[in-house]
Amino acid sequence: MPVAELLPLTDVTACCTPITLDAMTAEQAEVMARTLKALADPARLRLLSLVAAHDDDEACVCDLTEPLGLSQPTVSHHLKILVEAGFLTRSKRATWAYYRIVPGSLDAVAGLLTSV
Amino acid sequence: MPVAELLPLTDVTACCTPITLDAMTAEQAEVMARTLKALADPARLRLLSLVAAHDDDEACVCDLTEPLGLSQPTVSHHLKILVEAGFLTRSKRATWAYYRIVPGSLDAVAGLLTSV
DNA sequence: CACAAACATTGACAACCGTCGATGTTTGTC
DNA sequence: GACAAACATCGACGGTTGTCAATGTTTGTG
Repeated sequence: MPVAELLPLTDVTACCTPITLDAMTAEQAEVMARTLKALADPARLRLLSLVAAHDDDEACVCDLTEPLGLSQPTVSHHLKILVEAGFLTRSKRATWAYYRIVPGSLDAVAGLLTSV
Repeated sequence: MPVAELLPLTDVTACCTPITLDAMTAEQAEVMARTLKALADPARLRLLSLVAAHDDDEACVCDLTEPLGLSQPTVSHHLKILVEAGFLTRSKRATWAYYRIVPGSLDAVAGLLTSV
């Protein structure tokens, strides 16, 4: 029972100040690294980009599988990671699952990297 | 001989537009993911933070080993990754190696995550 | 109720990553 | 030239990660 999994939906801004401001604690670094890890994958970056560029700002899995060139389970896997990291929301309608960018979530991470 | 290692010092800004602007290509995502991967580790985040907060904005390995609680080879390993990703510079004086933040490197990454 | 479609979950496997101890390399000192 | 100090590199090991095929689950349709 790893204690790290008790907070899947982490809000980075609630934890950290900009990285260059002063030395981070081990815990702050842990939370921030988890969030960055969710972004540090080419498939997931393209997923965010595809969802953001899609009409109505939302997309279902079937819209994303083919342009990514990955299998459906793999796409679902990456989407789950992005949802748990707080970058996407999932809303299910009928048999489709629609994913949406969480407004400001990327900007929040950007804010932690920006100096001053 | 993996072709991916031919460009160790990557400049993300030369490759990509902000993530939400329009769909990224596979190559753009690959480069950006490599850069983010360098940041997505608690030890490396703390290293950047420690270097930035240090007097004279530079620090040697001996300054960093103890506050991190990691062995010297491990710290050297992480520093190398940060240098190759373009976040730190290394200048050797006598037997010491001094590391410095590359000005604007973090802001460049932040710019790619910021919308509009 | 049977069936199909859209998606999630599981299990397995190869590749990668973080860590350390041991060793190599360079530089200053006696 | 012998020695020590600071750091890099190497080799090995366990843990994590990305991927897929197979299977499970839910929802709409005939």
